[in-house]
Amino acid sequence: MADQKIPQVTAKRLPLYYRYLEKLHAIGKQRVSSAALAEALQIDPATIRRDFSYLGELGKKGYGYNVNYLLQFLRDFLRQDEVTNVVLIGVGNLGTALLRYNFYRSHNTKIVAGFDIDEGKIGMDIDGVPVYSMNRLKEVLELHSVEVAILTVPVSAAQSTTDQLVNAGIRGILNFTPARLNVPSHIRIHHIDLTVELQTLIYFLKNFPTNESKGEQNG
Amino acid sequence: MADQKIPQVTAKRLPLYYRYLEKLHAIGKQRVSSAALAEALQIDPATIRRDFSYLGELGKKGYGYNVNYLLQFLRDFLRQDEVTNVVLIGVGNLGTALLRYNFYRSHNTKIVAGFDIDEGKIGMDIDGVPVYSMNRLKEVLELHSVEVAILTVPVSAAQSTTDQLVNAGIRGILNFTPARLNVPSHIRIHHIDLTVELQTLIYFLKNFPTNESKGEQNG
DNA sequence: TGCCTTTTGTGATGATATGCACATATTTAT
DNA sequence: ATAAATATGTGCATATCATCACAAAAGGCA
Repeated sequence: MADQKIPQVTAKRLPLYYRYLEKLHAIGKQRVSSAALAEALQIDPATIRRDFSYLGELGKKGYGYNVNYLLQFLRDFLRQDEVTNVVLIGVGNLGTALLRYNFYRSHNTKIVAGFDIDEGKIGMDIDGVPVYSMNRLKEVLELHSVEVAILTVPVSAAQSTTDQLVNAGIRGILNFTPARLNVPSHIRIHHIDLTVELQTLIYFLKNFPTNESKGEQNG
Repeated sequence: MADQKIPQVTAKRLPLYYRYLEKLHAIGKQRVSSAALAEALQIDPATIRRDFSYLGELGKKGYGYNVNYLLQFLRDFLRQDEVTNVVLIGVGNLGTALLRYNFYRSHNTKIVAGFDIDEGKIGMDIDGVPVYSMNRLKEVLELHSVEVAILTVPVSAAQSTTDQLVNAGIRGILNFTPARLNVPSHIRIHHIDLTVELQTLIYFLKNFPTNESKGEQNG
């Protein structure tokens, strides 16, 4: 298995490929070329071929890629057949929206519980997801074998909540707060900083009115 | 002005610096070193110094950076005193959450209007933000000099909505849909793909249990 | 004052990612 | 069967970032 050393950027593009291949499969497409993928996904065809080449020789010269085969390969590689349970901490506006976002339907990632400290929210059921008190954190994580948390608490509570998560055995955090979280080195954190994304977009618009620098297409 | 060629990554870190300097200012700190910033923001001190060096020689050897001076400099550079008006298209769960997120209070970015095609939503007022019909798009954009839109429509409507935005004169789009939008080259798009972020985090957890590769800290 | 400490700004190097360009293999058409 | 068309996989050049390491400058203390 060529599993060993996929570049970070490639790992982030694989779900994109997967999603598009699903679409192709759905409409009955049998084959696809890197050029066609490139057109649809707005990624350079050479980059796409290189990405796939990390996983093995998945295509055939003069033909392209077999949609079914590639789809199945990526499904295995990305372990799309395993459901991954996650929890969400902080059932505010954004938290509630994400609970309702339903990652599950399309991506085998399931939010199995929400947590909050607001008594008024504890006990609620949001689109089938129960909201618990924080002191049931460890219990629920163990029950559902949860290793990943989505953090949507106010920034003031971010670090203390993170400490609780680490304590309860979490391994990955998707952090929507602007706080830079302090965690042991074995914990993985991905930040999504909505304000920074918006500010950066505005910065580039104001300073480079014409789009001369192609610029990355992701947060 | 050294305004010319700031690396993309630097531009994304500047708001982080700005935010932290505000905090330092608030607690009365007069000076700060790159090492201290590094500790707080979890960014290598050399990277921080290099970032600032793109803007000029803002520090003093043996002393560090003057908090007030640096804060003011960044405020000007990032034009934090100008309010930027933006609109949001698609007042669903996520859209509503973002409307309520209140970028304005802390970051001089103001969502002045929401748009939707749902008759039931048109005319609503969400935390002071009015929701309009899509056919008033151009009018409202012009009224408030809006150049940036946040796109939170269902993926099926993403491209057609984008076409309308482009037509109405928008220049930047913060795209929360998984669609790869097709736009003229002078339009700038930043993607925030929540599903990919979550999937990528999970991928790394499953495949690199120990955090041997430091990994980037942002979407 | 003079010396030691601190800390910047940056040259140099290394790491990571992109995309060109082409040899090579396969398909498709005649 | 043969030629033309297609499209992969990858060597290589280029671009972009991160970080080391250190000279130079300024602060701070005795």
